[in-house]
Amino acid sequence: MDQSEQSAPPAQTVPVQATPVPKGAVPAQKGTVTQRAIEQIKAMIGEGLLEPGQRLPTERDLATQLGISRSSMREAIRALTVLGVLEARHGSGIYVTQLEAGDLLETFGVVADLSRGPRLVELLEVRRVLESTATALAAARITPDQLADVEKHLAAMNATDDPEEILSHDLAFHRAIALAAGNDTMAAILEGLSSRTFRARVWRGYQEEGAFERTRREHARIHRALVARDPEAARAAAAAHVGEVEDWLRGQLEG
Amino acid sequence: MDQSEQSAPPAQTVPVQATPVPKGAVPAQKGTVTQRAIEQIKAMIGEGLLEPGQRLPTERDLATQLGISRSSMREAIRALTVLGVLEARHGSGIYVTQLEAGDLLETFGVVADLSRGPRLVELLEVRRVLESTATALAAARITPDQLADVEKHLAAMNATDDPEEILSHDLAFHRAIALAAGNDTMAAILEGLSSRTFRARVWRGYQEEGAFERTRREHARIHRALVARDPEAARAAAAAHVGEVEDWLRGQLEG
DNA sequence: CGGCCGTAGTGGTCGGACCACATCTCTGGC
DNA sequence: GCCAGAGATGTGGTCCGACCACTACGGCCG
Repeated sequence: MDQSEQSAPPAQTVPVQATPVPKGAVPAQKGTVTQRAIEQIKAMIGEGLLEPGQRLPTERDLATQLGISRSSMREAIRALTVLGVLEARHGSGIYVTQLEAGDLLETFGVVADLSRGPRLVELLEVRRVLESTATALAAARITPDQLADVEKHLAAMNATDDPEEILSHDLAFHRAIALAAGNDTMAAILEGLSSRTFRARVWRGYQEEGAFERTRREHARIHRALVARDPEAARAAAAAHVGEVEDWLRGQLEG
Repeated sequence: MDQSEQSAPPAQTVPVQATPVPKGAVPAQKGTVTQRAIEQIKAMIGEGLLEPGQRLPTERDLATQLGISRSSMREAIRALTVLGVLEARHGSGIYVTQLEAGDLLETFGVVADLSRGPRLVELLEVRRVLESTATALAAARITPDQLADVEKHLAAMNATDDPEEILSHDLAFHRAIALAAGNDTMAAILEGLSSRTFRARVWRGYQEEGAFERTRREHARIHRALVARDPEAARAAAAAHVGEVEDWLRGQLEG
């Protein structure tokens, strides 16, 4: 193709340069073509040229506009898709996501899934900090409806012995609290830090040591603090709750 | 449709594909081919089949192994590349990153860059929580060397009036503190929350209101707390520091 | 009028070709 | 004998064109 801009030795051929790049002055060839396309689309969104939910031109058109091949453009789109910025609907088109916390922070789960060893402890440390804050905020702001939701999962968790179901309601319990805290971004991060595979990996060993009962007690304490609308008690209870797992895991790593 | 005539090969309708994968036990056709490839590679890493730093087979081989085209495989690789899981070196090969916090949390900056309005406040709220904790931890753990590094940036920041340079050292100041806290994951998240474009966007307006002097005072207070090895003071100072910006931004949004 | 169905348009996949870069190998001069 | 340079090899990067799978729209028929 015409991407052979600096052909030095065999200085002929040169079929049709054409170069659809009007802006002379330093083409600024930085990084790969695909990388540039990613940045450009991101910039378009950043500058407000592309609104959330809006549909983009077709892959073919986009590729033409940026002067690259469809293949490269597809890679760029794929990249932005996994980042939660774009959404491709087969047969329909490519759309900008709502760019909400949940969309963009979904990739956070990957971190949790691929981390192991010491980093798991670090992640739990981050979770402890955020979870305790979120629980404290929830204690101050939670509405009756939201509290009912929390209690629903608390009850369901205590009503079964199936580990899988317990884990499921455990996650929902904390998720409901995080949502009640009123900071969607924080909730989304916590969601990632509690991703299913992450919890499952740690939980497997943790609950083998009869931690069920303790978990229930800790959850009950968190719940009491929410009912009492006592942020400080809620913060302490949540911190202790996560701290328990944290300590256990830390002990596991040391042997 | 854009393509009309066929190449006129007689016998057709017979899928020349033949699918190199025997239809043995349920192909499990979930999602797109590329998406599956992404999951499979992720799983390989998760299961330890691929160690950090290790080199992967070539794109062509990988594509063959998973029974997909090179194009699709490339999209999968590109996706994992932007997620910080893989690293492609032109002419050399594809490698698994060290899977360190910095590698995986780089995408966090995208969130900050693409967020606006109320979500910016939420992000600052998260930053306040983490930054104050990190600063408190640093007060208890910082080494003389690390403290010297912090002081270097503090001095450099006070020695200039160039906004660009101030911002630069401001970031480095907080980065050094976060590193001293001893939790790389937390530091990486804070790094993302303070990404250059994010700070620049908020800073632009903030420092127009003569916030320079206040910022310097707040930094000095944080520094004093570090020197005094007083975690509680450090926590308070950091929280107040971020809180200032947070309040200002909140006020901006309300009009 | 409404549901069915065809069709145009879109993303998804494929295969092949070539280019740019990194690395190793082999050569030839010193 | 040694090492620099030229070449060969292999890898990711880019491009093209064809075709498949799905969706959405609109006209046709009952």
